Amino acid sequence: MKNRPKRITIADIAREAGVSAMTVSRVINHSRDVSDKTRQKVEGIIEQFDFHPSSIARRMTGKVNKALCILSEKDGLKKSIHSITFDSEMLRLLVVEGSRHGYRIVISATEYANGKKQDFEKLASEGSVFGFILLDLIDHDPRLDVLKELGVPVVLLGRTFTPFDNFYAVGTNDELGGYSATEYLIRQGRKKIAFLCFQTFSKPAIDRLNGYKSALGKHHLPVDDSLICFYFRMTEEISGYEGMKQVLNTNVPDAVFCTSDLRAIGAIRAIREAGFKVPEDIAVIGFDGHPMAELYNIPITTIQQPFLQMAEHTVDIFNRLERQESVTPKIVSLNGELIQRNSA
Amino acid sequence: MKNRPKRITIADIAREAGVSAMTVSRVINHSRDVSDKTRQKVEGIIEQFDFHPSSIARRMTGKVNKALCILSEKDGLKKSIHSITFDSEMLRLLVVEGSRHGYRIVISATEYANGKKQDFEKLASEGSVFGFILLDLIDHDPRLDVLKELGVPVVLLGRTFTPFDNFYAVGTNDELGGYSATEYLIRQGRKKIAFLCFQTFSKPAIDRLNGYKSALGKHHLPVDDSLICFYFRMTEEISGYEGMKQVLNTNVPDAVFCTSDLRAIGAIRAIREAGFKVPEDIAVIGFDGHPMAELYNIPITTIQQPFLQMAEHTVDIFNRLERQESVTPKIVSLNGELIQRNSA
DNA sequence: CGCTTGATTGTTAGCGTTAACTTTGATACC
DNA sequence: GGTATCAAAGTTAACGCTAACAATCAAGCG
Repeated sequence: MKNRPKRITIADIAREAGVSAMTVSRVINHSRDVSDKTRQKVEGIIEQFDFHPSSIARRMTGKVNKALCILSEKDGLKKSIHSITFDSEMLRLLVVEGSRHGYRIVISATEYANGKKQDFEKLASEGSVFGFILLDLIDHDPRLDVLKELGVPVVLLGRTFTPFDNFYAVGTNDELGGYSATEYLIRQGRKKIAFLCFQTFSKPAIDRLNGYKSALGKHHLPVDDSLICFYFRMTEEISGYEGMKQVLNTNVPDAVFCTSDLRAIGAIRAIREAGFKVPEDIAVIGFDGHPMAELYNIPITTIQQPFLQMAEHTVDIFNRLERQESVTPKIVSLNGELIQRNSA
Repeated sequence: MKNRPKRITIADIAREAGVSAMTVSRVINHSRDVSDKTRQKVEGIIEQFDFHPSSIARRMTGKVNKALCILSEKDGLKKSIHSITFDSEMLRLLVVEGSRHGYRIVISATEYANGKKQDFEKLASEGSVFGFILLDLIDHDPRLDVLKELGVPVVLLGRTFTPFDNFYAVGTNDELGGYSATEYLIRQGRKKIAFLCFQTFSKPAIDRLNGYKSALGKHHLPVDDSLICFYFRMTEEISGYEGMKQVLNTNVPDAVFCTSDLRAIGAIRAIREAGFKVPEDIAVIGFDGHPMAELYNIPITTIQQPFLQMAEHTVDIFNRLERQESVTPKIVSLNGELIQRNSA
């Protein structure tokens, strides 16, 4: 591009300060083996020259890179609009929180299809990133075994279980969320509450369903399987729409708990098409608390996931690991908050 | 974390193939100075050992990193929901397109507030990234001068001008888009078409306004300033809502052209609150073509920006630069497409 | 046949930093 | 005074790769 001015190196600083490069390195790394006088002088020169050590060179010597990789599944990105809700909000907060602690965020797309080594494996084995964050875990996710083998720290974001030793989890308390949402509807006097969900075997789905069931139980309402609807391999808004249509055909409820805001949007459309009013005839509650839920034509009542706290905890886990501190608990389960808007 | 198995290096491959490390390096870099026989042997060993050269080590010797940095403004991320529409869609496509060409995507948040050196400056001067992509350019953006000084290639995405030599631009033909949107409304017989916009001095805004005006002119309709509404420093949905309310108070139009889908959502809400029907009383057309626009309660008619093509062009620019090929034109202006849905 | 030529391969050094070891010098203790 | 002790600094080599130069070898030529 252009003749960039020669980079200022540790050697320049050393020369200027009249010490050896090693001493400068010690100052940079906050080693104790430097006298206060020397430290101050070196720090002064560093300041003066606006010197920043090359993270690449220090990586060469075995130091980890202050970078975290968010794995996104390439096809997933293509197919699901979910990335526009939960993921984009988390991503933005991770960037902000990460940068606050000096972490860069790298995004790597994985392709399951081909058998080639994935880029994230290179990132890990090169030491280009310190850890990984998974936002879009799927059933039997093939990435998990690879990440386990690599031995790098991994945070499953939005989950509350850890399959392996080097895994951590930060998520919303889904059972409590399911419980709160359902109880909220019950308190409104709703008796026939439908449950619209995604994959059967996803942990969040099961937990939310359990919360739903236990709320019904607590209030002596029957669990009616014809009101529980699972949809697979569909985008969320479609699953909400189709699921709701199916429920309306068999057994018209007076409320619906949708396990995501997008699903709620789909459900609302189906409800209106069938000639019912929201929330008068059928109340709808979502889950996620994405900014978009507020913008929808009927602003959606929802369980707000604590995105910011989740981002903070995630970054904090890596911070502790880097400092070799113990990380407990390995699973962080945060409480969501019910946001009352107009759909229920 | 764990005793990772010693990394396979170029030296291992060299030993195995019975050649020097340099020869392996030549093979990796597709140098011509290797006999076919040697090349094949070395490539075989590389394949067999699943060897991947360390991008960090090669960076040390002056090669650029195959990485692109998307700059996001930290406060911008906080304040604007825009990042959830245009940006998230672009981001996802950039990750996919980039990875297709071997580029990693790094996200760096900038903070204008503090005077400290920004992380992206380090990224550039270390050579950790090859180029930058700006999605969220603002008026008098302070990052531009820094990036100019650094001399790294920059693509302004969503714009169609280049302030400096090392800058490139990829965007939608905003004037044509504005024209098409407006003409579409005129063809429906609409006579009083309002224009809802963001910052006055943003190039896309001005271009879309010009397109709007020239469509009116072409069809012999007057340009009525009371129908043109600019809003500053507001989130888009609010600017759409407030702007529309203001217009409705002074001069009720029979159609509105909003310069983003989010603004259209805000406008629709204001229109309904005022007791009008969309699209019967007032037609609304947006701009962006974000997936969300389709989901909205009244699916929004919009000008679809060619996101995928934009991502492809962006990555292609860096690819050419890396190969020292000439990049012409420096400004790529792509045509948007009118997507007819229910709001107009 | 000795020498030039050019294709191919090897050698050396260096990118910027740090780990591990060594040196220096001052203090303390017998 | 001599020496153990320790803090504070310096030296060396290495991380994995490549640029620049050096070496090798076969073919071609007068």
